[in-house]
Amino acid sequence: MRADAKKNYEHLLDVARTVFSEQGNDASLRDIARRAGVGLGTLYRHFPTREALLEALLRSSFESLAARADELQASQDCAAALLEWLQEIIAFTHEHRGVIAPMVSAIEDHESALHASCVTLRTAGARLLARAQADGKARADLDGAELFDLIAALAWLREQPSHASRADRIFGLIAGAIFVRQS
Amino acid sequence: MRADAKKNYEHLLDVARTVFSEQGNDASLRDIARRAGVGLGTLYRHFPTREALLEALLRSSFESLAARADELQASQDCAAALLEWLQEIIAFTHEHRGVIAPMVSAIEDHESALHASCVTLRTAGARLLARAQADGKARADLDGAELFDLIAALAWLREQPSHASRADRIFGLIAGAIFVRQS
DNA sequence: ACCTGAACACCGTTCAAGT
DNA sequence: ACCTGAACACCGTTCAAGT
Repeated sequence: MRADAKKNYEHLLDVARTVFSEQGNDASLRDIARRAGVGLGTLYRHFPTREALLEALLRSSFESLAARADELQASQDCAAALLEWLQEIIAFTHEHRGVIAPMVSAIEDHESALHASCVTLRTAGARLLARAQADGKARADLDGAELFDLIAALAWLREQPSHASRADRIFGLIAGAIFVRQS
Repeated sequence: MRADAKKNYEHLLDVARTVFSEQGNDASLRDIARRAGVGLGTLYRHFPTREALLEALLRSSFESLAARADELQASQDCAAALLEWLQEIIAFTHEHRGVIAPMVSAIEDHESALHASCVTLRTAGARLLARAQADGKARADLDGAELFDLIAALAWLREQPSHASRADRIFGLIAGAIFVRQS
């Protein structure tokens, strides 16, 4: 990549990060190009779709979350590990309002720029789930796709302002449904 | 209302019903006015906001769902009654793709045209829940607002095409979390 | 190679002018 | 009293023209 192109690319990412965090991940791409002081075509050249921009912006976060799952695999209490990871992934989507909808549509769309990242995340979750299941802590009749559904549902709810005061309770309720009742 | 105004009003509702069912509840209002053969200002005169149009379109459905809850109150098995009502409300939102987001934002926005309808629905659900709780069938630590959250989460998930194949299982999982485990 | 911004086809919303 | 549609301020996306 030419030096000026690289500079534009990095600067667009910086500005996009700011604008998305201010306005959510459905902010205007035109506005991002404008605030970056760059032609609209330049944004489209570097990021042909909104998903491509999101992917470039969030790739490292996705990788961190997947790495975090592997790290948690090592902990003794595998139920607590899964619960902790769920909490972290919901916190992440909450910091990136509007990101869960493109993630959910990307996970079965192999053409989406976000596809690989979402699959990585689902796989990481599935590993934590499998360990909790092997240990008899999590319901055996669940798979990674269903865990991803529950994450998506919780993430979407948390995007709703009217839900804020009940977020912790609903998290506990839905996350709790994953585990086997101890008696 | 003048006769011509009334005719436009009714015709707009008919066309909106068709367009929303074809394209979801975020379809273009311009398109609706166009297909109704009516000036754009006429649509705005009758329905000042998208919520006002949705409300006019869905009011009778909301009332039916609330009435259905009262009807189900009479059944013997109060847990089955709640479960059945949840299924019907999710089926309803599924038929009206895109309706759950405005409902969730309306429920704490007293200015929204959809506010009253959503509160009615939440109250109806809360009554079914209270009866199941009194009977020891549903968790005691739940209220109507939380039940509405669970409905919203399920409804949003069901709007996602990638979720379709797991809809029944996730419904069972989340709805199941409402009830007390029998052992 | 890369960048620019006009052009195109859309939105939602408002409001002066018409009947 | 009601209707119309132009006007305004936005979008996303493409692409000819420039450097």
